[in-house]
Amino acid sequence: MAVTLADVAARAGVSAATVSRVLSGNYPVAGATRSRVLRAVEELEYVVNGPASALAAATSDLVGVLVNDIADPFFGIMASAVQSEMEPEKAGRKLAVVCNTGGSPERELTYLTLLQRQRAAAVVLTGSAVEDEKHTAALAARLRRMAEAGTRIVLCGRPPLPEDAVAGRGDAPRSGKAGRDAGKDETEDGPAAPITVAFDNRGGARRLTEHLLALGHRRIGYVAGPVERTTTRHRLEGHRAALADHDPALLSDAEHLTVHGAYDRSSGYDGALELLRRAPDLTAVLAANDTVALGVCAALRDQGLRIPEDVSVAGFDDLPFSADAAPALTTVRIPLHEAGARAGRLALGRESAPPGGVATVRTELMARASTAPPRAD
Amino acid sequence: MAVTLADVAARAGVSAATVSRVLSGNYPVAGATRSRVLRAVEELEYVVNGPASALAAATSDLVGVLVNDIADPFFGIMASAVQSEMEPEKAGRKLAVVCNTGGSPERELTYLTLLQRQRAAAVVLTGSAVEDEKHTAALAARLRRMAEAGTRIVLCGRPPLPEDAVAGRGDAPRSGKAGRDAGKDETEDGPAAPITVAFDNRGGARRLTEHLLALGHRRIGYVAGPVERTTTRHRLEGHRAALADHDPALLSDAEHLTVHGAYDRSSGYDGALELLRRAPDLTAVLAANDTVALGVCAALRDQGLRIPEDVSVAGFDDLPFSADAAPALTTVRIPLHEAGARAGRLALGRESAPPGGVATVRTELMARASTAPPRAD
DNA sequence: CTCGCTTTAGAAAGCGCTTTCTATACCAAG
DNA sequence: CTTGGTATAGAAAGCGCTTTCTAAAGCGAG
Repeated sequence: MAVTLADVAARAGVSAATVSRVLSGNYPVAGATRSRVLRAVEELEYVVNGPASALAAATSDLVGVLVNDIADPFFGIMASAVQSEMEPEKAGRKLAVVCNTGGSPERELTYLTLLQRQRAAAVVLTGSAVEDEKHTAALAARLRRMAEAGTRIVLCGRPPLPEDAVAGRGDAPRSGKAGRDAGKDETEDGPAAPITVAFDNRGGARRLTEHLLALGHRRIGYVAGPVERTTTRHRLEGHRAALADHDPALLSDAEHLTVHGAYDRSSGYDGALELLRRAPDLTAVLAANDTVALGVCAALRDQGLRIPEDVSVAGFDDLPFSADAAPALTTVRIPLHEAGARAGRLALGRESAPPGGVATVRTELMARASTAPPRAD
Repeated sequence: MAVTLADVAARAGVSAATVSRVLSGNYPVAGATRSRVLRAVEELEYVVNGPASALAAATSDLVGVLVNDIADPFFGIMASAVQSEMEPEKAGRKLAVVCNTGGSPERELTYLTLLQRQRAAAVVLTGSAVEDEKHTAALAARLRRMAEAGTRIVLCGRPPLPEDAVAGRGDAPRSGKAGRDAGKDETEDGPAAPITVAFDNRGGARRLTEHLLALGHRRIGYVAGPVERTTTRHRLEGHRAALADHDPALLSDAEHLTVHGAYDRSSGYDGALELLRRAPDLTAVLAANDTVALGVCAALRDQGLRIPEDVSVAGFDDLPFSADAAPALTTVRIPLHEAGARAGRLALGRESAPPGGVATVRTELMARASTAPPRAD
C-alpha cells in the first residue's frame, strides 16, 4: 500500500540497498546515482517506515521526556527547552516525546516501560522524584536495564539516584572483561551512567529565608509541596538551615508553621488559611512555588491582609507570570530553560557529561515587591 | 542481547506465536498455557520490541499532539487533557507524544513527517493554524496521506481545513468502488476524514466587546495576536462585529486601534504603549490572550494608569493565573481541558465523530475586576 | 467406534529496512 | 597487458514480531 524502499529503488533503477544508503548517507554513493534516487524519492513522496528502520538498525530516534505536570509552565519550559535541542535542523531526526506522569510513581514506571519498548534513544526525567524506597529501587532497576540497552538517561531537576540503588547490576556477572571478546563490543559506548542536572533548591530556599530574616521577619509560615518529594525536602531543608543559622530558637516553631500541599493554587489558598489559624501573628509566608504563592496571596487578600504591608509572600521558580503578579512576587529564579537545554544536549550526547555525572544549576534570589519589612507593632 | 519473544517461548516451552497471542490477547489460549507464558515473561522481565511489533502489525501506538508552544499553559492544558485520555489503564498501550512546533509551519510539517514515519495511530493538531495558501495546501496534502495510511486526524482549537484543500485526493482515482475488491478491504475503516473540535473564538470576542460597550466604552484598543493566524482573525472578527452592531461608526477607528504581536507578555507591553501613543484617550484595551493582557496591564501601570479606573483591560482564554492577577482579569473562558479530552477520545476512536465532523466548543465571558465603566470626563 | 466439528498450538511467511558480504568496473602501477 | 587496489552497487541475510495457514487433539453425535 504505502510507498516502500523497493518502489523507490525500482523507479530509480537501483537496488534497495543503494536507496537506503543515499537516505542515511553513511556510505559512498556516486553523485549521479544519488540524485536519481533523490528524484525518485521526491516523485513518489516516499517516507521512511520508522518501525522497520528502527527494527533493522536496533535503535530508534525517540527521546522521552517525563514530566510531572505538563500543564504547569515549570515543566512546560523545561520540556520546551529539551525539545528545542532536537529541532530537526539541529539533531537530525530525533523526536522528543513528552510524557505526563502526573507525579505518580506507577505512571512514571509505565511510561518508562513504554519507552523501553520503543527502544528510545534517550530519556530525560524532570522534576522532583518521589522518595519511596521501593519505588526508587524499581525505578533504578528499570533505568539500569534501559541504560544497558543503550538508552541514555538524564535527570533534570531531581537529585542523582542513590548509589546503592544504581549498583547491583543485572544477573550477568561480568566481572572484569570475561565473557565477551573483551575490548571490542564492550568499548563501543558501554552502559553509560545516568547524568544529572540538579537544581540548587536548598541554596535557593536558604537565600530566600535569609532575605526574609534580614528584613526582620521572625514568624515565617511555609506552605510546602507534597511530602516525600525530593524538591519539597530540599527546599524545606534550605529554609530551616537558614533559620537555624540565624537563631536556633526559631527552629522550634518551624514544624508548626509548615503545612504541606500539592503544587497548585488551591493548596496555597488553603495552606495560607491554615497557617493563619495556627499563627495569626505571622508576618511572612513562603510558598512551595510561584503558583502556590499566588494562592497564598489570594487567601491573604480575602482575609483583608495587604501584601507586603501586613504579610510578605515569596514564591519559588520565577515563572513568567510571577513578575506580573500584583505585587510582583519575590521568588527564586531557576534557569529552567538553560537546564532543560543542557539536559537535551546531554541526552543526545552532544555535550559531554560533567565530572562526577552531576551538574548543579545555580538559583538566584529575585527580591521584588511582595516582600518588605514586617509592621512595627 | 535483549530478551526476545523466542526466549520467552523457549522458557515457557511453547512457540513464539503462542507468546505473541497471550500478550496481545486476541486469540484463544488455554488457561494453563497462558499462565505459564506469563510467568516466563515475568521471570525474564521481557519487554516487547515496539518497532518490531509495529512493523509486523503495520500500526504503532504513538499518538502525536502538535502544539504551538508547550511552555504556554494554553497548550499545556490541552496536551495534558489529550494525554489523560491515553492513560495506560484507559487506552491500552498508547503513547501520546507532544511536539512543539513553535508556531512555525515548516516545523509543523516536519513533525508530521516524523509522525508519518512512525506510522502514528493518530495526530492531534492544536491551536491556531497559519493562514497561508501554500502551507495550507501542503498541510492538507500531508494529512490526507496520513489519513489514507490509517492515521486518525483531529484538529483541536483550529478551524476545519478548507474544503478545496481537503479535496483533490491522491493520484488513485478510485471513483465509485472500482479497483479493489469492493466492500471488503475498503470498508474496514476507510480514510477517515479529519475531525475538528473548534473554539467559538468569534462568539467569545463578540461577547467580550459587547460587555465593554455595555459598560460605556467607545475607544477600545486591541492588542491582537500574530497576523495570518486563524485564532487572531476570528477574535478580531468577533470584536469588530460587536462594534458594527453597536454603532457602525466605531468601525472606522477599529483598524487604527489595532496592533499585532506575538502571544506573549512583551507583545502586550509594547502593544499597549503603541496604542496609548496612537490614542491617549482610549478607555479600554482588549488583549489577544491572558498572557498578553498581563503585559498590557504592566505597561498601563508603568504609565501611571489605574486598572480599571483609568483603563479597563480584558484577556482571552481564562488561564489559571488570570483569576489571580490584580485586579482579577476579565476574560473569555475556553474549556481547554474538556476540548483536549474530547480530542483525545476522538483520536482514539473512543468517541464517534460529531455530525459534519465539526464540534464547536462554547466560550464563556468571565467578567471580573479588570473592567469597569470608563471615567466620566 | 468413526466422523466431523471445535479448540488449541505450531510452522512459516513476511512486514520494510539495514548491513555485511560479494561482485563488477575502472584506474594506476608494474 | 596483467595485477592489485579502489570506488560503487547488488544480493541476501536477518532484526523481532504478527498472522495466516495448517495440524493435532479432544469430544459429542450418529
